[in-house]
Amino acid sequence: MLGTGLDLPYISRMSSALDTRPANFCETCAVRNRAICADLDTAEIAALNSIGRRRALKAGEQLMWEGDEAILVANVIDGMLKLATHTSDGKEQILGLIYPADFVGRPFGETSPYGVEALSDSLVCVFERKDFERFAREHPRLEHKLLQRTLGELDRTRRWMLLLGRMSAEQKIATFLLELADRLPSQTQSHGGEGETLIYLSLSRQQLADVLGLTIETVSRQLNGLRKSGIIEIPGRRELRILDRDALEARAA
Amino acid sequence: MLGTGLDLPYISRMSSALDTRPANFCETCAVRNRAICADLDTAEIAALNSIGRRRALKAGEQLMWEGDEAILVANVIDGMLKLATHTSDGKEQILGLIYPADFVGRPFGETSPYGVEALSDSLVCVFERKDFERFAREHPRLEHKLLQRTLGELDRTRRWMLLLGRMSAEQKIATFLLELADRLPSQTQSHGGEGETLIYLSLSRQQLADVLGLTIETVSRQLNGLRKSGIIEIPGRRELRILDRDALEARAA
DNA sequence: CGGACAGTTGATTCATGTCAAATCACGTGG
DNA sequence: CCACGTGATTTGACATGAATCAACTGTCCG
Repeated sequence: MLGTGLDLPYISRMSSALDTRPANFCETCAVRNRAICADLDTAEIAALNSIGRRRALKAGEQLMWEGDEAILVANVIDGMLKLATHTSDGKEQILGLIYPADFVGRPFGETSPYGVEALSDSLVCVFERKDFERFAREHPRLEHKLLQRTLGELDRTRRWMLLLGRMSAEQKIATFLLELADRLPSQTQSHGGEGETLIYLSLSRQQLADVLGLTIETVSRQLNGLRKSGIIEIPGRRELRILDRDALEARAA
Repeated sequence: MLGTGLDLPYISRMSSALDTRPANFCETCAVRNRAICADLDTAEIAALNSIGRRRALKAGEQLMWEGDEAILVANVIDGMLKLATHTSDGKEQILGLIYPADFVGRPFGETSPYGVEALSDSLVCVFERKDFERFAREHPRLEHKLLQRTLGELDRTRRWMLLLGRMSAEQKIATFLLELADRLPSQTQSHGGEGETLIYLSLSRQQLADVLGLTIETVSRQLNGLRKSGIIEIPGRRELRILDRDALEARAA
């Protein structure tokens, strides 16, 4: 379908002549139909593909640093990342969690107002910011997608403000668990009447605390409170099963 | 520069065949060069002008309701508005303050995730959301501006998360006063060596509390604490003078 | 003059933070 | 396979900042 050129090897800007990377990564991309590149046509995809490259990140690896020049932007293909800032006295606040198909980075901006770090091993599709911006300006369809995604992100971020500003620790935890259950590809087994959901947590207790504006001790206590009430189960440090979704929703208020 | 019509009275779209609506309100618009319409050319401006109308809002008047269908979007020409949501138990959280040249509303969305209310008497330029969307899709330059503004708003919103999640009451108040001093057209008189800034507050104590995720009593105490420390002066309920900006910055941490 | 409402102030409570210690989970090397 | 060490998590005791509850004081406006 794609005519000439596409089967030629892609040469990355750094690589040697031996680099024989396949022409079009996007074709087989897991988020092809959900990311901002979704409604580009084949030729556009090819062009975009030629300015981007894939990059694997280990859990804990930093993709961008708070305050640094914003050089990159990226689409997340797989994994989970966090955006975070710090107060001057070193407390961290996680500003958002990034899931597959989400876009990260600050196009049309000089410096990155937050750091970006992989929470689990991840795969991203990165672009030089300048390249991406040029491409975006030439392709209004892409910019439109980006706008839509940004507007959605803004809505979600604002909802989080309500959580941070006005909810109790218990409400915060309950709300967050429900959001995780919705956004993660979590396993739901309906047995009996209730649907039980198993969540794999990519976040440590500390990171949970940093998302919710709490301390690690409070997170631990609230979680175990919910466990003792029979609302959740904690089979392992990084696993969590929702036993009674209704009760959890009630606590989310 | 735009010839005829500018001196004719404005007649809304509901009007009769006698409608001799002036071609271009935008020409004289106070935010002409700062709002998202800034870099449209004359013809585009005229087209945009034809689908928008001006509307004056009294302080306290609601422009959109939380959860309602998102029918309108608007540019703010003058005044100050708030975006707000509520918890199920009725506590309010202000999600953002809107200043002149800012854009409000949720294009490409079905319902408005927050309410919009004027804090002071305001003047806005409203569009039917559908009309605006159509126009935006046909004018990538406008969409680009909107994208830029949305990205900026997202950055600001995320900075607010740090305040809500991790700052003490005193830090919140100090940070907010500094932000007001920067964003408001406030009067600065440098006398002696220090620059003193007079801020007119469009917000009641309750609204201040709702921005910062505090209670009204805490706001009052913190404000009077700063006053007793000689950092600010409170000449009237709605006025506030920053006497010692450095000290305020220190408290904002 | 007399509400009525916004803001202040004080006393008290309570949720969450802080500090400290115990426990757990897991990888390493013997 | 097990003891050990290390870092993560839990648990407990206690401190404290901010919320809550309750007067009180302005101030504006009829």
